[in-house]
Amino acid sequence: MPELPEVETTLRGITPHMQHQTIKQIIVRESRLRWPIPSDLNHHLCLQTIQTIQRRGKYLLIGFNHGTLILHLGMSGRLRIVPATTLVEKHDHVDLVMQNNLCCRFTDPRRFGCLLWTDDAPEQHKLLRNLGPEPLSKIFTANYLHQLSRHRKINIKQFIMNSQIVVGVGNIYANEALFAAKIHPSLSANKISLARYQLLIDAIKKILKAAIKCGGTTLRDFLASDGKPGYFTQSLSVYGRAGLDCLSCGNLLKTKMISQRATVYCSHCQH
DNA sequence: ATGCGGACCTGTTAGC
DNA sequence: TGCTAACAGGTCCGCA
Repeated sequence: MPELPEVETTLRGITPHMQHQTIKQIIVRESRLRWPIPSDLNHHLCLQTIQTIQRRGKYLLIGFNHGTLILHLGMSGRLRIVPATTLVEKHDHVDLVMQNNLCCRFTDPRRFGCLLWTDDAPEQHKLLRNLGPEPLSKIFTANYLHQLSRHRKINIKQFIMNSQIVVGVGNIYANEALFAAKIHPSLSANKISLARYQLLIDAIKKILKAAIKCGGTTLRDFLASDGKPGYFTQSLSVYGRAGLDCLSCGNLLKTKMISQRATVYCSHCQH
């Protein structure tokens, strides 16, 4: 489900309901996520007040005075704000019940997500420590990518999907950005000129911004915290369009697996 | 240091 | 209609 725009949409959806709220109770129905949910979460959070709600890459960070809840939605995770009495359904693993009697409900069928606690500054946490820059920040530039790539033989698609290089670019938006920048997904990162990296940077920023504006992309099951789907789906040029005509030149879009991820591109437009 | 493949899960869909 | 295999938005980890 979630790439950066979906996580950002989730953040914006939950923030008005959760900011400055005090936690009444944590209900953990299933602790076996990617890593086990710490068993002492209630002890950490009970009667504590939420100070900040932020995003770093695809991680959501819920800050308290004495530490931070680190949350990742994985492949199929979702957060919703519902009345605390709302009927529990399958895969509703965790409720953060607040004193306003709303709860933030974490649902994740595949259980690739995680919910962790850290006492320290979250950016020092093992999972966040080595993350690359935010794609929408001013330090994510063509020069940055060009320099980092000089000795990297990996293909450009995996390069930009590597969270140590840049966070938040998942399979959908990697495909879309490479199409927009007219770069073939299999091209070695070290073979790409500074000028072409500028096109790629522009494409990544533009597409992520547009997707955030639309509330993310809904392929099959992404719903924002208020239950609304994302409308960027209608704007996808290549992802999910294998075998259909390229919107730019009319040739048929090709598909191949790169590192077990579906890759769609136009062999006529992308080199 | 870099790159590759496997691992973690369940649900949906395509194909026989 | 029913079974099976392939695939799905992520990313960490161990090994070469």
